Amino acid sequence: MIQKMRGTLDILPEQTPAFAYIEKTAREICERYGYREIRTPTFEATELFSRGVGDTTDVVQKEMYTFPDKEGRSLTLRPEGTASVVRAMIEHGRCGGVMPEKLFYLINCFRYEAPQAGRSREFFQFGTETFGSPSPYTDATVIALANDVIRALGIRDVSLHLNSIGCPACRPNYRKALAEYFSRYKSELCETCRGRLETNPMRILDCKSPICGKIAAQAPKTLDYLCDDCRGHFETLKVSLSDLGIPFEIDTHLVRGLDYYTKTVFEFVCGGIGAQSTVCGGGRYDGLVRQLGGPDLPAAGFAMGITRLILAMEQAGAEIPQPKTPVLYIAPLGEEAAKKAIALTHGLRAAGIVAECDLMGRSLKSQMKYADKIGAAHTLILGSSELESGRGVLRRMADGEQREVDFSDAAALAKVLC
RNA sequence: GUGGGUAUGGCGCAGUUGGUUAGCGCGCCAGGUUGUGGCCCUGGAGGCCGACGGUUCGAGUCCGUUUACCCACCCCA
Repeated sequence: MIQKMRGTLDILPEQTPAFAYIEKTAREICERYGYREIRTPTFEATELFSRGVGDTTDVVQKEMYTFPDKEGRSLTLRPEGTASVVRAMIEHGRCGGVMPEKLFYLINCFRYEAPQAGRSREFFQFGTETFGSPSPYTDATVIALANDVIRALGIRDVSLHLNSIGCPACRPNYRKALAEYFSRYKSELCETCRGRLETNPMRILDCKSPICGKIAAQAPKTLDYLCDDCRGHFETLKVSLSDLGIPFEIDTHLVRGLDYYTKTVFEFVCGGIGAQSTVCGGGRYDGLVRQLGGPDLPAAGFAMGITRLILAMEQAGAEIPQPKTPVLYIAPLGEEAAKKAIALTHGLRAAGIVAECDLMGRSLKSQMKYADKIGAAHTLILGSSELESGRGVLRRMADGEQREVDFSDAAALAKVLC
């Protein structure tokens, strides 16, 4: 047997309603906030991600699905959504359009990682990007939107972690202070962190190794090194979130693994869904548009992992709407009746009724069992006498109550069933 | 890439110190008198016991290799 590729998902009919529900909820809330959907290609030029996400990030260095196409160009299956959206903004001249531009997307992404709970190689994201506004109120609005979606899905035990990692004006000072601090403990740091000392000392902050964590606990905090602009931005954001009634906690060790973030970074974390507990991650990325060849355009966004949302919903015992069950199941007896049943079912469907009839040639008993299994509200048996009279017995499955109905006119029967 | 765990009919599991036709629950299919479901009863279909190679008279059960899945590290959504 040929099996699906490692880390990919078959989403079966039992799981599909959860996905659909999340997508529907996300769409509705986005519309309420004035966001519009954008769809971008599944694969892009590799350079888009190496320049956009960052050359030194793990995502780019070891997790991308990269391959040459037939003409030797290097392509990559998108590992995230932001770079493509920014590329589309620039490519279609939208950076000079009406601002703010508010976009959302529902996409699949690909990262070559070892799968585990809450992580697969092909995964699904819901995300938003907001362009053109440097205001901290935009950050607050973006976070409020994410918060609304998470709440609407019935997810509990989530906490919002918030931090500011500064901007090109103030981050160098911080990095310097951090590098100085950590180099004092160089011999004690883990191997990867010793490397990070040179490349990206901020990443040492969220190293999970106990020793590094202990050292990091006393490390200089980004918040103490912010420039006036960044500090003011962060203060206003905090006040705004409080005004909106959105609780948060400052997490000075929150550093995102993608290079494009500036100022605000945040995560919604949910306990009890495994080691991959970040259900939503995002922040501001004021330099990215320019870095990808566009104008100086501030932006902010987030992405949520849909399968992680499902885990969180399950954990919270949130209800997931199920597909509609049939209002009527028609059980024909014999060939003539089967013909009539097909026609009648078709007529009912045309009238907007969820109706089904036998397609298996089953016995009456089996048909009744089947009607019960698929959750039909009523059944109608079609035998020879019914065919002649055009009248039959409608059985209500919940309590077995029966009454006679005229089924000669599908539209009329549909009214009775409503 | 690195650890640990698991691989037996569709799903969840048993399988004794290696030994006759590999079991159970759920599900599926069909019956339980003639045209009626959910409970109960009966019967049935369905497995080369992940793959490959060894040890042995004989292996689901022992040894080796490999693959897949799960969990964790790393990183992220």
